Amino acid sequence: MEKAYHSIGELAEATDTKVETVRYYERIGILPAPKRTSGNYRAYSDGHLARLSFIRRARDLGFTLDQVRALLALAAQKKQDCGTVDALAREHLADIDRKISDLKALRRELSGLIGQCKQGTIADCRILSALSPR
Amino acid sequence: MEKAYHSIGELAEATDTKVETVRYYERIGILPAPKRTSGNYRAYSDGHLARLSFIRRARDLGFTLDQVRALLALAAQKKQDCGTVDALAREHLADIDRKISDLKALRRELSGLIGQCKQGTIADCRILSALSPR
DNA sequence: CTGCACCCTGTAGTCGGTACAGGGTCAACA
DNA sequence: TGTTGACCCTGTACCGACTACAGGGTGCAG
Repeated sequence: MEKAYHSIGELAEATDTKVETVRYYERIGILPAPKRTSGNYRAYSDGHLARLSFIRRARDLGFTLDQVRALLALAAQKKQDCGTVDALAREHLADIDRKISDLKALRRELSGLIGQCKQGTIADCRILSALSPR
Repeated sequence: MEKAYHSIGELAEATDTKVETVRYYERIGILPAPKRTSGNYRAYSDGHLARLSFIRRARDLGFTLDQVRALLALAAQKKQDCGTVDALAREHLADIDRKISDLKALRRELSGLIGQCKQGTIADCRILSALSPR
């Protein structure tokens, strides 16, 4: 058997989360409030640990907290088909693709500017003039 | 000759910025406060327009407002060499490269998950189990 | 029994804006 | 002349997703 309860610090360490963030998740209602010890310390169950792990992993994958809420709600309804989950993930993938191509365009533009000014003065710096109004 | 003064709306439209954002830039001190008309409307010079254009273009390139402040300060000192500007831009480029590779890793991970659940139920959805604690 | 790590609540700050509310100004048109 | 409607003003609160205190309480080891 595993340990019955975890302190907030243990939960935070196990999920690579700051203690303040765990409390924040409780405040916004995405992680249920746990029982308290006699000294008013939060006492988390393994269920809390699992839920927080899920949240953090989804956040790492770039889902917003609202999307995580949606995923958690879906996960709770075991009968439903997982097409909805798949759609959510696909939508998110499209977002990622957009971000990647935006960043690549940006990268091209910026790297074109770099290395053009060698020993010049600000007065004729190409980077600054590229930023100036045309 | 160009028009002597511009209203905040004109400035905003010319630089593809919201009016509120222009006022915000004034509040945080990145765009100097302009003169006022008799009716207390802001009256911007071409210098303001140029500075706002610079700010917006740098923001579009992904520089933070602090970096923009630094660039503006450098641009104001015409004697200095532009190695500093170049370094700032290179640093920013490295940030972008990091973001791109992070997003690519994410993309690989997420796209590996998609399409694995066909007509299944939530109970054995691979996306949800991939998100669950291991 | 003292020191220290940990926990508690509550509030404010971060970044880069955005969204009102509740008013004032100005030009055109009837 | 009156009135509509577009624009402008200030001030404040809000967004997401945390983070950082301040000012205190708890628990355990030496």
